Amino acid sequence: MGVKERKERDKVEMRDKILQSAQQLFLAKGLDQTSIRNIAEAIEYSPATIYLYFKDKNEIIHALHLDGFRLLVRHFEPLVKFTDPFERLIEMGNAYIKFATTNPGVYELLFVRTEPMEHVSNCLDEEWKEGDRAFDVLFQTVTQCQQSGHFKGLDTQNLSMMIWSFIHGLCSLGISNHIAHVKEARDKKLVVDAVMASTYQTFQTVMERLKA
Amino acid sequence: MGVKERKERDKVEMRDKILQSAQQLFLAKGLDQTSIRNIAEAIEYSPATIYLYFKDKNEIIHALHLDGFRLLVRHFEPLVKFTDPFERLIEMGNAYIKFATTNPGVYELLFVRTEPMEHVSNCLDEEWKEGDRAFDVLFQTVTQCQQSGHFKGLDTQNLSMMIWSFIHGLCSLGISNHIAHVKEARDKKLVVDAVMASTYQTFQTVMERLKA
DNA sequence: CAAAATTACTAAACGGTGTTTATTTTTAGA
DNA sequence: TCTAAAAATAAACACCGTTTAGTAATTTTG
Repeated sequence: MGVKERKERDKVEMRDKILQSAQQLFLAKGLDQTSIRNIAEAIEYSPATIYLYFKDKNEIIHALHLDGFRLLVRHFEPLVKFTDPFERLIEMGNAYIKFATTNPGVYELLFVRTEPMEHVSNCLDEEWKEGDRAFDVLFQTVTQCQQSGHFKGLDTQNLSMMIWSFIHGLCSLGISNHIAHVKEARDKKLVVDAVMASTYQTFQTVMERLKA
Repeated sequence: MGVKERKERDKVEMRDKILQSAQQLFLAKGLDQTSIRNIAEAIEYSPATIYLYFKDKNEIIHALHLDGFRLLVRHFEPLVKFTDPFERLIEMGNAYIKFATTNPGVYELLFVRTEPMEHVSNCLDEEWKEGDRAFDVLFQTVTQCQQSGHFKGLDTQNLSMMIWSFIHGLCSLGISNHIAHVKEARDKKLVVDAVMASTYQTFQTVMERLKA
């Protein structure tokens, strides 16, 4: 009687199919241009069928959100090779910026859009594990920097939040095209990426000075 | 024959009426819940009439965008009373945070949403004056800090961008509810405002250390 | 094996969106 | 008063997320 088992397999298969198409559309055309109807057309089912596998659109968005976080965490994995915590901190920033600029749509989904946050609020706290893990990578690195004698007298949590705020601000301004309209960016005809790079360079210098 | 003049007055009056209603709805219910149809109903005209005064919805959004910038600049005006440039810099951050947290919808419109940016791209650069003015307030203050001997060896433009990135990152994470999901924020049951305040406090300490 | 019951699916509708077109109403000038 | 221009709109178009009621396929049961 493997019927029930096969049906369950079919069910998750369909779920994956929906999610896969949703992701494809999302990466190609952005979140706002990814509609339930588009997804349905892509998988050659009626729109109503989607609702047999997902409660609503936000549940789909949330699933993509989780995938995005996994992608981010994967960007952080190579950082273990940097034994010096300060160096790792700097490289973490570079990895974060690279993730954001090469996957702007995903970045927006993770850290700019509020839709996934609203969904998370209605879930068990359990669901936010991925987010915690990503922040923890930063927190642990800052902790190790302080154990090495850097950043004395600064609260680890606050300093981590400060660093995240800066990097996130830089990335979101870059992605949302706000940097392109700042005077100097126009005058000097620097592209957004260059402004981001030189700004991060200055941040790096500032952190260096805080070491002592 | 002041009929032509009166008609022109009527035209701008109608434009203002539309904009006023749009702003009211926008502040009350957010951008996404402010539809052309809502605005039309509020001014007791048909939706199609709106299009006799505005090319499309983005043109309305852009007008609100300009108003928002003026509001931000107004938040910066009291800062002239701080004669010490470093003190002014710190207070500027407080003013910015206050603006963002008390007008989250407006803040989102100015610095998170991309719709107004897209519209700005299709305009003369002239249109972005307000944005430049706001950034210039920061840039000039950083310049004066450096003239007072602070932040030696750091590029003014990059340092200004760094500061803006941090503050913007902090505000946007706060507004978008992402801070609320960071572990420590939950564990210690700190509200978002408290996390923002203590993070900014740490930033202030960091900037103090850079003075020398 | 046929009938009943369950499951999978979808057509159609509801109420919403931004925007356009054709039409009607209002206004102004001769 | 009649006509031409201007202003406003009704209705439609093409979308959107979502729900409901009903159909088609499949599985279980007698």
